[in-house]
Amino acid sequence: MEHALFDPETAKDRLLAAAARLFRQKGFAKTTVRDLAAEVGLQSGSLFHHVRSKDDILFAILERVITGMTRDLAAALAAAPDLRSRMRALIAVELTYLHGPAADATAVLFHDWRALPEDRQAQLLRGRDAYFEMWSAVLTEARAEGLTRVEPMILRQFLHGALAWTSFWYQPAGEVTLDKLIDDALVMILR
Amino acid sequence: MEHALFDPETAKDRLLAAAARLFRQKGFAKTTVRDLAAEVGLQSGSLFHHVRSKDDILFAILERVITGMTRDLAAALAAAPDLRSRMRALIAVELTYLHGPAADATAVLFHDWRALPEDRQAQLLRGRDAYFEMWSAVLTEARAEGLTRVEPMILRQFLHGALAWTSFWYQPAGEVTLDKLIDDALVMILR
DNA sequence: GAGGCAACCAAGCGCTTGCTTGGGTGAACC
DNA sequence: GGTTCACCCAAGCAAGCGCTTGGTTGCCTC
Repeated sequence: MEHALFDPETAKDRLLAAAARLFRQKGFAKTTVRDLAAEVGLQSGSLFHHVRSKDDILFAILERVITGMTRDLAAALAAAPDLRSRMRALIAVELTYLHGPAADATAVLFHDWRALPEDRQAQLLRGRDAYFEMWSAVLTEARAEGLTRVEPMILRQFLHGALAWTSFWYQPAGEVTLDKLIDDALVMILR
Repeated sequence: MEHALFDPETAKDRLLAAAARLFRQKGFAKTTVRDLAAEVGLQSGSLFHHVRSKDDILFAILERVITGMTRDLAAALAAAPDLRSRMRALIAVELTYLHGPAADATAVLFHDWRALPEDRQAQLLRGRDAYFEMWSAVLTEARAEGLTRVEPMILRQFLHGALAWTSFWYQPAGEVTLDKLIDDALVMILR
């Protein structure tokens, strides 16, 4: 279900993975190309043999997260037997990305996407349309069936914010399992 | 109930208000001291007559938001007649700060606090303790009374994330009133 | 009306930033 | 075995950054 976003076999992907890690730790602005180069064992100038600009690195990371999440959510929804399972899938995919192997890249998507120039922000947003469309469809059905009480558009934003925020406080190694966290989020929005 | 965070009579407060506006628009890192100076009609060097450093500006803004929110929430809780009103107060204070006159400064607090050096981050976090303590007390009571189903600590984080995220999508001038938004958030967490 | 001081300007310093340049090296290919 | 090409280094450039400096202005005070 969940493929790794970066292939450790290729040099460029190793660069992207390291960049995601640093961007998450220090933020995009505070991470210099010299930091990145040191992390992968290169001179700072050598990065630009693999990549056109620092912005390009950020963009490539975010693009992979978006396409990955969209693909995985579509698969999870198709495999879900009933409505409640589909609602759980919305939450599970997002939290799995936020706290699984793709945690660094996903956190960067949620908290540093404003660092991109505006035209590239718009490009990414277009890529997210399909993803949010799936959310809206499930939540609209859920309200029609009486499973939730809040308007789908508003509930989608509330829930998305609640899940995104977990990257600031939730620790996968702690007491609360990821499964429990998913269930708690589901319980919160069910009437 | 809600005092203005910045006094337009004093030059320093006008600087802070303008800074909050720019920081929110472009982010702290992308806002230069020359941008700030132009916004208030000064030369860039003249800013440092009012302020020790660019970091100081950010810190001063965030500090005011924190003390203001803590004060207003305490007052709102004291005035609330019952438990449900206290729960609504938690949400109302946060959304009012996020979308009222203090919207710029509050958005900066929620989305750019990581731009500060770590020791000053810690200083701010200590200032937030009292605020979150009030949240925990209300949500713990709510669960004991059977009004909610999720553990107080987890629910607090979920709700805080959901509300913080509204600054990315909610438009106070649009169809949905702030009162309805508050009610929707309350409905979401009530069983 | 002299002294003091808050507020500001004009100029620029020192540093860091993202990125470029010219050249070197080893493996692959014909 | 000569050529090509992906990959990388060493060095540094141009621009933008936060911030400092020395000096001017005008108001307030006694």
